Amino acid sequence: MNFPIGELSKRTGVKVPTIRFYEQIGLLPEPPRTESNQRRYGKAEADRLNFIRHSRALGFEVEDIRALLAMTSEPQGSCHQADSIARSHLSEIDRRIASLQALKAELSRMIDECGHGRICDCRIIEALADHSHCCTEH
Amino acid sequence: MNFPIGELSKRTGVKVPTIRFYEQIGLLPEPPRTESNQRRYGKAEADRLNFIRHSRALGFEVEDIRALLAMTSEPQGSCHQADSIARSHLSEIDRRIASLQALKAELSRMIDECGHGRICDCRIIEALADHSHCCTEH
DNA sequence: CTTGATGCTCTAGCGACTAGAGGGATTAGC
DNA sequence: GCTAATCCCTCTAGTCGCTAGAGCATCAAG
Repeated sequence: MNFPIGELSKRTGVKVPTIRFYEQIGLLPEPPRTESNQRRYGKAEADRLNFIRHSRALGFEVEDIRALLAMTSEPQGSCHQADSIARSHLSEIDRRIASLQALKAELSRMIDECGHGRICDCRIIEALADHSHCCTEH
Repeated sequence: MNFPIGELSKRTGVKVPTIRFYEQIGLLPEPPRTESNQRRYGKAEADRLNFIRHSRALGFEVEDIRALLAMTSEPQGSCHQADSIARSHLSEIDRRIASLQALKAELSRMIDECGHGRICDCRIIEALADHSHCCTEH
């Protein structure tokens, strides 16, 4: 219940330098220190760090996480803002998926057309050189 | 046929500072300069820059582009390497799409379950706090 | 008491740009 | 010919979310 940073790292799967980095940018509060200046953590910090880790894994940006964490400290407030952060993140993900799928289509087409011959005949190189050959927007 | 950097920028859609940046990292050769030290470009540079721009738009990294550009200067060589760069990029895109789709599923589920009430009842906050509620890997 | 792991702070690097400061050059209109 | 707006130059620093490394102090086990 009063463990050092390496133990917090093991419990959460977040690397030690990353924990210190999160403290530096204010995602984690400054923990108490031992007499010899070492950080000591408890369960609350581990929970908070797990929240951060999971949010990052789901692709939320640090500023979003900051807002989400702020909400957890006002448990009687409305969850409207959390909903809105999550929704806008979801639509961002949708946009990224759509854009990657367009890239994938274009790339696949280029690769399929490649005759595996010489560079001067290569459709990949040619397609890269001339955007007007493309079917989708990018 | 001998135009300044702003004109090159207009022709290619690449911003002026980005063009200078590409020169700095060696993607574009150092162009000749006027007496007053201004860069002057021709069609060859515009073609090369369009190639770079299109490759970036398709998500290729600078190092890949460097390799692809090197091939264009050996037009009799095999296009095997171009094919291999494109294929590995495609599989990277596939991985990213898959990962984003997993995130999307998880996020959608969280949002659907949110009752729009108080934070202390919010499924979004709860799900972020506890990874074990998740269905997919991330 | 030694040794190896762990802890600390601080700085710099990644990728691919972007922004801004502070100056010189060019060009269009009067 | 003059002026003002626009363009161009170099250089430095910032973006995001870490990660790596230097150089040193401390801790736990044998």
